Amino acid sequence: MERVRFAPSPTGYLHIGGARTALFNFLYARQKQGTFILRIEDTDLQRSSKESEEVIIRDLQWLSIEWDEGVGKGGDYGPYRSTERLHIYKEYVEKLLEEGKAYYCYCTPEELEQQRKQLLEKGEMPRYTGKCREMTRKEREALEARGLKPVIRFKVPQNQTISVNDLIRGKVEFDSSGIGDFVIVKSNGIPVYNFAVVIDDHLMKITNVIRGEEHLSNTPRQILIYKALGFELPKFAHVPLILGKDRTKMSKRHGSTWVEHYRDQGYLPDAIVNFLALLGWSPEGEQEFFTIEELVEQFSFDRVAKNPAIFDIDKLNWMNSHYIKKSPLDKITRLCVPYLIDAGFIQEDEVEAKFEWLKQVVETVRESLTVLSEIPAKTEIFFKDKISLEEENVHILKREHVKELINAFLKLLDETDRHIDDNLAKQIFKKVQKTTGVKGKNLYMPMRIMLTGKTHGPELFKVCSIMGKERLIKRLEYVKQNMIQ
RNA sequence: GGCCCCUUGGUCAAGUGGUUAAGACACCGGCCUUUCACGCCGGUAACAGGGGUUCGAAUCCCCUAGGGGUCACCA
Repeated sequence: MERVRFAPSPTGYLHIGGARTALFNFLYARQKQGTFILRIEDTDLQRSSKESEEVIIRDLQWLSIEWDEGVGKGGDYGPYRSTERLHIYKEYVEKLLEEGKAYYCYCTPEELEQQRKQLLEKGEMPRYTGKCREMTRKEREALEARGLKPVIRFKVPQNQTISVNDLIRGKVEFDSSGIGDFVIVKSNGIPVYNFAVVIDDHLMKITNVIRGEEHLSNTPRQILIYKALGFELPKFAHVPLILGKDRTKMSKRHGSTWVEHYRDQGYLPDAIVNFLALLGWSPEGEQEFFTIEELVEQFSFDRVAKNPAIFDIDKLNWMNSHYIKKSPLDKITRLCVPYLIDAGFIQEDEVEAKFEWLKQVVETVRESLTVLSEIPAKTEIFFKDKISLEEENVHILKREHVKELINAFLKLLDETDRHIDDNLAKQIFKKVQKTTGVKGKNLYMPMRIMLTGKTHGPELFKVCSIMGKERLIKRLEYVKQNMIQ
């Protein structure tokens, strides 16, 4: 039985790279019919927050990356939050201490900093020199009496070759001599991530550790702990990083690194999942669009790239607009509603009554959308009586025949008592053409500008049928009164 | 700086010793169209450099260069 996990620390929102890591874990678990676990690594008391944890959970759910076990779900290997597992870590720390594989260290941050500087001056690399390594009990008691709170360090065995067998990179070797005795328990008694993950992964029977490449360099430290404790090693798979435009690890500096941001902008979860899956992984065929089920079926570590990928917003945009065009109209309309409410175009309580009409509105503009949040700007004309006219178009309305067009339209509108649909709109335009003798661009452009204020937009007949007779008249009257003389 | 990873067009990428080096996004051009968008058709554009191995290297080996990651009482 394969068991994998996503173990974020709740110190920020769900990162786009984290989302992909979670996705790969999820895909692998589903494919192998294994278990996907969500565990929260909140050992950093200062930076961790409940709010952050909630957002991570919400966004994973939003993306349909569902876990089988862990926070919010329970399971037989809990608790699933590090801070609730402190008593568990303690047991293993004591074992290490007893066996002489770890020791207390009383060096203060100031001392460490000084030491660091000295080493740097001598041209050596900064690392812990092992000052407290062989401390006697008496010395410890003396320090303790002075009120010093120790950290616990792991005694790194020297001259050992540690090899990581990575599913994506193959065999990667490290020399333990390059690693100083590192802290496993902080002076506040809380273990450090590098130690806690090992205990957690072992106890939760994780079979495959799938995580970002930034953890590769820390893996030998963890392996040392696995060995010291006599634990069996899981398989490792380090997926390449997602880089920003400047080719450095995607971070706050790149602006939108949080899933939440994309959610707010109106990217569809399906599009994000599809896009993320293709960043670092590629299918065997030429298929571009995948449902999550197809991804589950086709995913494989063999086809995960070793090299980092740059986050390409253009491609995400393209993919998102594809999903907007291809998803059921009903669904897209529902998703657009919040943006329309936010813009003040419509009230929450009138949505149901106007839903069929809203669908028409959405249908006419969806092809031109990249993200859902663009919907108010694209549909403004259907919700407002007054138009804002783009300055560069004013001159078109000054032309001689424009007044004639308005009058002809108004007259025809006045004479119809039928509901205006696409067809009727077309007929009206034809009649206007006949009575005024104006046709082609000279007819459509001024009309478009008068009705929408812009030179581009959806098909005019559609615009008319969606606006309806009343609003059309208002609009034309307004233009007649204010825009032309 | 030590250690580790990586290197095919602007970007994502296929490719596992013999290919005209795919495909997609972006970009450019054309068609469609009352406008924009969509859609369709076409185009520009790549194996980081240098040595080997081989009849033959994008593919294997070495070196150089470049990029990234990591070396915390962060994760």
